Amino acid sequence: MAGRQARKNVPQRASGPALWASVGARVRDRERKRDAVIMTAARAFRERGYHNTSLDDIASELNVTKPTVYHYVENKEQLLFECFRAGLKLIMDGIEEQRESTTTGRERLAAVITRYAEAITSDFGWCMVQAENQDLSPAMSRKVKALKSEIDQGLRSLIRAGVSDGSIRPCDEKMTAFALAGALNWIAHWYRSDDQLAAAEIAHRFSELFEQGLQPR
Amino acid sequence: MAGRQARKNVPQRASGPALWASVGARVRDRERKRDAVIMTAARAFRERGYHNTSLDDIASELNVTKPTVYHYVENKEQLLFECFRAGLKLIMDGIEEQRESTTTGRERLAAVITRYAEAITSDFGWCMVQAENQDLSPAMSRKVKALKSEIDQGLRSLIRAGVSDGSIRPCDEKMTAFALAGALNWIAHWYRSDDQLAAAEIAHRFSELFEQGLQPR
DNA sequence: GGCTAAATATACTCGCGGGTAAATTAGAGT
DNA sequence: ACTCTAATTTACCCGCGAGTATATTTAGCC
Repeated sequence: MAGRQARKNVPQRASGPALWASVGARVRDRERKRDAVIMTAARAFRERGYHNTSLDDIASELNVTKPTVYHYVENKEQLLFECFRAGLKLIMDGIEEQRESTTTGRERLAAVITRYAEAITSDFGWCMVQAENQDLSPAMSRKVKALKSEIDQGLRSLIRAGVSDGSIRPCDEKMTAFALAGALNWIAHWYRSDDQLAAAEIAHRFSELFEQGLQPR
Repeated sequence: MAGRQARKNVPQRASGPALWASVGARVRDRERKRDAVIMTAARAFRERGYHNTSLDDIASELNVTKPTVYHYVENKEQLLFECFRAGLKLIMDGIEEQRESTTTGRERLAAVITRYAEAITSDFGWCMVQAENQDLSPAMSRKVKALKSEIDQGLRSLIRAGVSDGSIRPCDEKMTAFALAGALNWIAHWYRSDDQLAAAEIAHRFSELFEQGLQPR
């Protein structure tokens, strides 16, 4: 009962719209709370790991009790899945964003790398990387795998595009995508938010490395 | 089921039944049995994940009961640590091996990459990558971190060596090591032993990618 | 054949944590 | 004022799995 923050201030309109406004407000409120649950879970998972985070932990961080959490999300696995999905979206958005771009494949790839790195350094990004199959039921595991492969496909098609416009030299598209994704995903393992190195800076150096290679030119 | 090639010192041939199957055939070699416990654990961890593997599981795969497992290893965390350590050793051996080599830094790096990839595709390699801090007590976590950083240091010094002998162009040594380790460690996430692609082949393509870069020369 | 120590098994404890049933409160609509 | 629903809580259940106390078997030895 104590410090729940933020009592909503519902716009009290008169007449017709009023009903919709308030219903709408309630729906929005619910969504906001659900989001808060998911965000809190993501942070907790990242800080202590999925298996070391109990739903009681998450609830108490929200100043709430466990059944309340269950009111917003079916179960723990689903909660992880939502975090995963949010992380995935961050990355996919970055990829989509480059779909309309008219620059070279290599340049688009560099832009995606930047967004990718930014995503990975977030709590959701961590969840997206770590949501390993081990933690999920077979059904969910399949879903996650399918979604993850969208990223892979996105990277590969960028590479293909670069090869055909001549900005990337012909290469094993699959291995290149794996190496890139690996280097980027791995950021989640070592990055600390208090790190002096910003995500964009990391991305920049990665891009340079992957573009130029180690051998002197 | 063991197509895996053996590296020195490291226990090969995981197998449970054979050692214990028939009472009469029991070998009384404590070390061997302990190794079998560790190898079986490593395989189980890799297949189902650390948290989804109970000590009863491991015991029964060995045709043995839980207390027997405890007779060879202090507790579950220690078991994971042993697996981690075995994986780490595979990699460190690869690095040590190049210490005496007289070739260029870049060539030595390529050799290390090959051994690294081979290590990572093994059960122990998987454990070494996945033994995330989340799963360990603070004390053990520190130990793991310290040991892992040896790999990082090894990679960095190889890179430094390459830069000073001119076989690698000047670069951000830290980020390069991170990118490399990331790409390599990530193999554990996607590699399936029935994969047509051998570890050495993966390593070869990675080396080429990192050496040449994506930009056409 | 009997002694000892190591190896293994039987049969537990116990707490944590996911999940739930049922009661309670808040709040909008009438 | 009354109702009906959504939101939240209190107070549980229950199974799993780490870890253990204790008994039993085995192997080596004299």
